[in-house]
Amino acid sequence: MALFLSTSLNKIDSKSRVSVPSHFRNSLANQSFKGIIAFPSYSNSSIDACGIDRMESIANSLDDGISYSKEEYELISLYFSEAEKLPFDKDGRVIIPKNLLEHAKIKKNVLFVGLGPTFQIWEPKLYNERKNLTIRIAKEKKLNPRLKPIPTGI
Amino acid sequence: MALFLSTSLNKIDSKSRVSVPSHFRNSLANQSFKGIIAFPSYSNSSIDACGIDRMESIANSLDDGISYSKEEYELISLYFSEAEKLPFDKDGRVIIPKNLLEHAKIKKNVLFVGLGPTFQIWEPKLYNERKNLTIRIAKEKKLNPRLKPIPTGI
DNA sequence: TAAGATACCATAATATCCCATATAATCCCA
DNA sequence: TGGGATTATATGGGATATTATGGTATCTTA
Repeated sequence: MALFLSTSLNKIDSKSRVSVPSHFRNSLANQSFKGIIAFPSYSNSSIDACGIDRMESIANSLDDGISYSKEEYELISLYFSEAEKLPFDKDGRVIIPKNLLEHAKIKKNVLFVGLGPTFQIWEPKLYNERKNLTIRIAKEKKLNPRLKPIPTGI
Repeated sequence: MALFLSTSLNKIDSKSRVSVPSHFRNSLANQSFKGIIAFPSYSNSSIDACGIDRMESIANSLDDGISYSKEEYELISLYFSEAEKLPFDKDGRVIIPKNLLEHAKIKKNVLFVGLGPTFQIWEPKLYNERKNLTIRIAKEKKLNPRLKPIPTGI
């Protein structure tokens, strides 16, 4: 499975092209579709993205009768209907569709944020606000900064 | 599981390169990614680091339906977004990103500190201050000097 | 044909590779 | 066991390759 880490700040040009960070491209290197899957986040002003293999395994889990609630099923259906396949050009750039740019309020700068199995694309200032909020809430609720014990042995 | 022990003092060069101590490299030798994962410590002016297998099992726990609240999930996402994959060059060096150097106030000298399943990277003087503080508090509180297993989680 | 999409080219900045050297660690054999 | 030989490690610098990003040209299709 691809593992997306770290954040990178890139620029979008007049043709709505933006370089996907090379370390993200490397994480996607051996997947069948050479590009990314992108769709509007339902909880943020951001673009959610991943590689095609993740969409395929979600599609398989739908077929395999994994038990989803009606609400979960409808949410997943929504993802599929709004997901866009964005192929890399020769230089590793993708063109971000206008509706996604509007959803994320992106103009000039683009922040790629690794989230492990997936990543997000943000307008930098909006991401910083969200990040500060996350830290504030974690402190208020005294969330343990340590991660939970890892189930399967390392 | 990798086991990091002892401390080593190394130098960082003008290209922000630093040798990872060879005994740390040996501990990481049979992992899929040849390098280290590094991120800013939330509790110190230091850099926390580990091997990729540790990040992969945390990523799996996100997908495996381990119960995280929305706030915990976002905090874990923050870990991923701030983690950097630093590959070894041919000589076993890594390039430490500028933001991590600033976070840890590192200029010229770099101290690698083994912590068992993980390790830390410190500015040497700051580490000494922290170490002396730890010893003083242990004496004041008369803590039992017998070692206990190190808790899992970062 | 016009407008959007795709391919192609150029370049500056940066990362990576490759080599050189000094020091430290290890080996090996008398 | 001693001490010379060999190997491994840490660190510096120059050459080369990659990346991000802008621009121009060609293609497509509505």
